[in-house]
Amino acid sequence: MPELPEVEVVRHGLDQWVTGRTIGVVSVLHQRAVRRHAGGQADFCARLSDRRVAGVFRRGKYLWLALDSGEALLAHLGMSGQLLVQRPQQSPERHLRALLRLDASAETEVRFVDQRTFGHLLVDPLVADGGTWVPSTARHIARDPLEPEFDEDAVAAALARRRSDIKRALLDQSLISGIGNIYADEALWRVRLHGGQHTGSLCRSDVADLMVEVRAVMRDALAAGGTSFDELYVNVNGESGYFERGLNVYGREGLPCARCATPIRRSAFMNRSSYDCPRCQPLPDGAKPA
DNA sequence: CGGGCCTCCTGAATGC
DNA sequence: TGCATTCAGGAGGCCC
Repeated sequence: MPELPEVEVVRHGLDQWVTGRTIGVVSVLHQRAVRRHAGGQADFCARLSDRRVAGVFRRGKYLWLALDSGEALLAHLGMSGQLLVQRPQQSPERHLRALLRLDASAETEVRFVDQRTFGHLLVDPLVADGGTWVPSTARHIARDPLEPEFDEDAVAAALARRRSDIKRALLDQSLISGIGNIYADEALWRVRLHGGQHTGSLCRSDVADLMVEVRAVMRDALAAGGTSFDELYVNVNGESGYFERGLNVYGREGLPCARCATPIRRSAFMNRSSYDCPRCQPLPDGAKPA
């Protein structure tokens, strides 16, 4: 599942391969891939053709190609999306949803492959936001914890006001972006907090400690992901290196906690799963389980 | 309006 | 063996 580190690996790869190049023929092979583009498929293709790519940017789990038209190609990978740089003669992937030929020579193309079709592409104007530019559709997405502009004091204040629990808050992309179910559970384990703890009960130093671990787990994942891709292959691979070695709780129900050997617990949360160590991550008295 | 739940989707894994 | 059910989850939308 692509979260911030996986999306950053894709952003970096795309930046190297498409920045400075011009988009040629665009094909949409599955309507659902452009369902959030307001103008429909033909308009989507028209806004991309012959546009030069000025750079590739990211905020949280959203990434975009800034175009010389003042618009951006915005991408969200959803659950299973990939953006691949391929030679056109390579056979199409089973779940290929859209492709962009690059340059007149047409030696390279960007392919959007997405099995579960939760991901999407759209073209949108870039708008100013606090000294940087962001596609208007992604304006509501908060700064992520690896951005220099990330305001930890503001996030701590918002958490203090919020009437919710800490795991829900970590997953709210309008409060803090880039964190999904996997890294939420991993960061909470590292800082020994239970996801069900009320946001209002956290003191400022709890939040500081949590943010240290959020950044640490993301940087560890980024380091692992950054080593596993060859240069003509821009990938999102939820099952590669890091996920085998680096996860301490996610997907490890019944396996011993790396700190105390207590079996990791899985519990239902928001129609999905949470993983934690019952001993390392106690819920304070009076708090309800997530 | 804030908070939280439902829904979209496919394929692997599981159950009977 | 084969068909049906369950599970995975990002985030927009909707409801209270």
